[in-house]
Amino acid sequence: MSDAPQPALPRMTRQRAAVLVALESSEDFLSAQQWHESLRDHGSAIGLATVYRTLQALAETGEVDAVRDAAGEVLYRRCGNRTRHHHHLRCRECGAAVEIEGPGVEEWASGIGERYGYSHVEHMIELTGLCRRCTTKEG
Amino acid sequence: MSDAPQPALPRMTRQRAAVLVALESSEDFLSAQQWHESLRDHGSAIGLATVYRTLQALAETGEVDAVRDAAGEVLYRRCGNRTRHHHHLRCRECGAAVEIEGPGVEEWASGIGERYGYSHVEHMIELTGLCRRCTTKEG
DNA sequence: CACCTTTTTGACAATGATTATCATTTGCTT
DNA sequence: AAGCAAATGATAATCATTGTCAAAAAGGTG
Ligand SMILES: [Zn+2]
Ligand SMILES: [Zn+2]
Ligand SMILES: [Zn+2]
Ligand SMILES: [Zn+2]
Repeated sequence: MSDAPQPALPRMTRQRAAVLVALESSEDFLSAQQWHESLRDHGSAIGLATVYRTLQALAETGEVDAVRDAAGEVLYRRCGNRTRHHHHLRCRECGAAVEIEGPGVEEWASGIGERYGYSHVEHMIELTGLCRRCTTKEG
Repeated sequence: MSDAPQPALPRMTRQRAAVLVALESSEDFLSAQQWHESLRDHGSAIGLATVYRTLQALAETGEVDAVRDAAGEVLYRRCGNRTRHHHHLRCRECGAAVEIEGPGVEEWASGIGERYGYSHVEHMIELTGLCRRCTTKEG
């Protein structure tokens, strides 16, 4: 019984299983196109549109986290903490990321909303930097 | 002496002056295309590419703030506080926004970097909600 | 002002990530 | 096995943003 992760999608297909396996294999944030390339490189025949659709569906169910890089492209990676709301500290160079929880920021964010009379306040917080490895390689 | 704001660009042109005036006329975050439309509507003959270039140049000098909305489009508005680093609380409906300073968040963000061994850490924090007016209109 | 050099403009084409189409295939239930 | 709804994928379409480049304008100089 090779453990194929449980999806949150109506039907399991060869393609979806492949995406789920791929997601398990890396801790990095990659774009839909990069995931597609990776899947192809590892022998999975799968269409680009399917990769886009699957990642988006998984993002909606919370199985994967989606962020936007500086260029505006959307990056995905499996979520390592679906129980609590969190943010990320991602490496601009290689995509490696860690999930961070900040009770303080959450309170700060919601507090700001009330102060200015805004309702339904949401926040978008993403930290980027160079991970230890990439810091060593570069300057 | 109609006060035309001082640019941070090599040469002052009719188009740039028009963009600067337009920026002064609204507190809302609008996309390059929306600014272009607004300029045209107010009688300024100006090319779309020029609006893009001008807003980008102004964003680099810090004269305008640029953020990305949920759809990934870039929105601009004149910066009301060029002296200090800040973030925004923007209305998802109409673009109205206020600038917010948070010494607390800044420290939190930089602290996270050290904790996980990331260097050159940068942060992206944007709050969105519904302003008082839009909250009244909608639900 | 007339001239010169550099920057800017803008109509238009090109880019590129993402989305829409839609005929074909497939998962799953009966 | 049959039937139906969901999923796939090759392809075209979308659309914000960027690139091109000849023509126009800015600013300095004498
Ligand atoms: Zn997560
Ligand atoms: Zn790295
Ligand atoms: Zn500002
Ligand atoms: Zn509003």
